[in-house]
Amino acid sequence: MILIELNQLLKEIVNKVAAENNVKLDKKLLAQVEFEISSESARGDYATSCCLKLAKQFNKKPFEIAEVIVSNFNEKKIADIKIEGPGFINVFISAEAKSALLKDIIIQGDSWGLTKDFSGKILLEFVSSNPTGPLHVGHGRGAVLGMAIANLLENIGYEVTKEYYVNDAGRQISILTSSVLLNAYVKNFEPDGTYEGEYIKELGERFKSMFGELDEKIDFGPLDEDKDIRLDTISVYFKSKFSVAWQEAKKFSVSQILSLIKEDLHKFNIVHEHWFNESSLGTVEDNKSDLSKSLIAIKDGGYTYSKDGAEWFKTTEFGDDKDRVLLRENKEPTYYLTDVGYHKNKIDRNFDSYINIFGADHHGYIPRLTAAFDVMKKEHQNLEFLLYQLVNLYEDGFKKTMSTRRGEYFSLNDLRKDLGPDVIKFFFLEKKSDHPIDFDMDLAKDESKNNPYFYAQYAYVRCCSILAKSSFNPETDIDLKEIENCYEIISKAINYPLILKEYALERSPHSLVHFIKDFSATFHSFYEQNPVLTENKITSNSRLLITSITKLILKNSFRILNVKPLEKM
RNA sequence: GCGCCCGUAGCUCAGUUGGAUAGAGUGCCUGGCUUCGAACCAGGAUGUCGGGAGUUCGAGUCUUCCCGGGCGCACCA
Repeated sequence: MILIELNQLLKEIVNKVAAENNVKLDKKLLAQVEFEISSESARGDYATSCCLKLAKQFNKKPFEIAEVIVSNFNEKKIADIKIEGPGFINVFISAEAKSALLKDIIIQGDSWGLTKDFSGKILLEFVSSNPTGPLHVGHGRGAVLGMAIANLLENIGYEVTKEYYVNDAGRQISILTSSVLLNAYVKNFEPDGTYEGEYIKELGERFKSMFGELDEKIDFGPLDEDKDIRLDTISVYFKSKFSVAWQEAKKFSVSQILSLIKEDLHKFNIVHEHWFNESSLGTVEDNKSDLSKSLIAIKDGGYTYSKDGAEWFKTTEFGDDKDRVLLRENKEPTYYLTDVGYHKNKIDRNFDSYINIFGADHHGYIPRLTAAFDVMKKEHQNLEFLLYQLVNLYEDGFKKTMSTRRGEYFSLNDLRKDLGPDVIKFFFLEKKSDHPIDFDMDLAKDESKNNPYFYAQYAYVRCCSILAKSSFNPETDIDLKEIENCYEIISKAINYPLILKEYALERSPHSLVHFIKDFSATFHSFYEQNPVLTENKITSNSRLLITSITKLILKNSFRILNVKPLEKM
């Protein structure tokens, strides 16, 4: 790639000039000696501000340093090199070099944009919604984000495993099971703190028709006024009195809701390679379980103490705002310990990096999970969190309330049925993840330029439409004048692998959405001003080359965002 | 009270390890279809980058203090 060659040359020259002037450059400064993609195409293809940065070490004016560097520059791919402003160096690549690069893009085809600069195994955990109900709109954002980030990382060489952590144990699942049993067998119960909604009623009915009546009458006895105590009493009652029904109902409910979730994800083409069950972490009594192994690891590190009968982890030593309980007074593990156990299991599976994608409301977990991870991890491993903010839906200019009545809400599936999966993905990915989304449902439905999703798709459709009539012929010559004229679109195409790498490292799929919008606009403009299919074979062929490359790049970008490109609209 | 995130054009948002005149879309004004799909294009107007102070050749970007908004602060999950 041409930028790499330029940078190498630049560094050589700077080193040489530095040696001549008896100037020593440290690594940090030398790393800043490089060209960047020019922010304004009229100024050149690539620019560097390194002379401004080097001025102090050289004790010279930036402009003077630039003059020396430029006088040493000798590269035939460069058409022009200029010093501008206080000492910026701007470089123009020759049309010949560009046309050679463009032909190379066609040869590389779908792999254009793919780089192998990085390697290593990454475990990416995302969604991990509790199997107590269907996915809501916010989970959808996490799901869409996870897929795009996985694709971006794979694109630069990482091996990514996508994982869903299933909370199939613990109190919430007990409440779910109670809720289903209550719906199935208890008439006129007062729902309070239990799970509600059509799906629970349906699960209750289906369970009853499958399992049959209970062999004894249900009698909870007197129930406490406190909601949590009451819920636990009900759970304990079912569990002990109707243990078979309890086990069956639990298994049934979790598996049914899980398949509901899987179906929702499937319709968005979101695929996790691995589903990890919390229940597989085992118990603290079993000293071979992940749960005990993690507890032992923290203890062996010397970070635990006993207080009030409970076992605590000194997470404050790792920047947490308070210490955390691992084992309760009654020797039951806390939810935190199961998370620690899960991370112990992850660590033992020997990945190089771990990325957890969480809703921003979970940001409080980061210090305590990082603490546990740092104690248990192997040397080369690291953990990273990506947070995403809420999604607010707007319809007819008004904020759409997510929950109308208790248990009933506008789910991700409802939204998909309204709009289709792809426009949702595009809108979810358009904003950076730490910014809340105001999702305009009317705009998402609009089929015009106002809707960036349609605007971008339309550019792709236009490419397909032209290429269906004729296609680029590598044997026919390229008109270099065309290459000069279509400056912007070509420079974007040539730098495509670089920007993909940057977006992957920044974990910013939103930048790719903005690239697609921008690239589409550039193509629409090109299309209006340059008829592709003309009498002149060489002109046509040059423009067909540009059209083919545009199609290729849009297709690949849509693929990374997990959005299906439309060949016809 | 403490912690995390956000604040950029009327609105929705970008802004590349600090770099050149702060950008898109939308909305508003003007023009363009006998022509590869006008679901489009060309042009015009639009800013106290929430506010103050600091760091330096240079700050929307870094530091700090305020203001405003969102979220989180369990032996719940």
